[in-house]
Amino acid sequence: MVGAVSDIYKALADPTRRVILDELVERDGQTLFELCTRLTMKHDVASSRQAISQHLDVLEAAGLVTRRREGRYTFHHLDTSPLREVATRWPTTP
Amino acid sequence: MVGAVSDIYKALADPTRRVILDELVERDGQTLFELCTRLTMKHDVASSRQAISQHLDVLEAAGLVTRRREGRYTFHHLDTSPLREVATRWPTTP
DNA sequence: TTGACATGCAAGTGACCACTTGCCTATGGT
DNA sequence: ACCATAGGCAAGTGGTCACTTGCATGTCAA
Repeated sequence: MVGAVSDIYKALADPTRRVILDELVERDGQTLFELCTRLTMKHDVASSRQAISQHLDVLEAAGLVTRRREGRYTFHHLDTSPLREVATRWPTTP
Repeated sequence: MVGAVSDIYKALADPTRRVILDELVERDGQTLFELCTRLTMKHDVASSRQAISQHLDVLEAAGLVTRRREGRYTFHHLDTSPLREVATRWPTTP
């Protein structure tokens, strides 16, 4: 089930979720704990594990993040293709 | 005063505001009443005048809309340049 | 000037959102 | 088997947001 268009903008509305996308650009396929520690260390984000997990739920609903379960680890992968709608909806003269 | 980066994403989070941007792309420099009627007619948006006005406040704070007062009319103009941050922040392979 | 028109301002309300809290499931090492 | 690790599920809470309501301001035409 792919996310609706509205879910993309809703996902981008939160600053913590935008930093998560930044972090996944820098290093794709991180686990939840990896993301938590790296967000705290490098991006000064002080959010709990559950908070980050719920943010990842929103990002997954928007189609921006896919989850891959492997043993007791869940790896998170970035998919920026839904962002093309944002980039092309309104004309920006480059 | 130019809006913060976070204001751009907040402005795009609401579907009515996104339709307002669509409408201003189609016809720039509209008044509040023009926007209200055209949003109702063409985009099936049923929002009051005050609601639209407040949406325009948010868009103005994000730097996406500028206001030009002339007599008793206030014309609204679109500025898509803040959207470049959204288009370039995360890499999208075209 | 008088009244209709176009808009602005501000307090109040209901819904949604981010976050917490507490508990549960499952995997893997020793 | 035991226990620590990695993660999931769900109810509750405070704050923010969109919208309404009511009134005020300013502009133009007759």
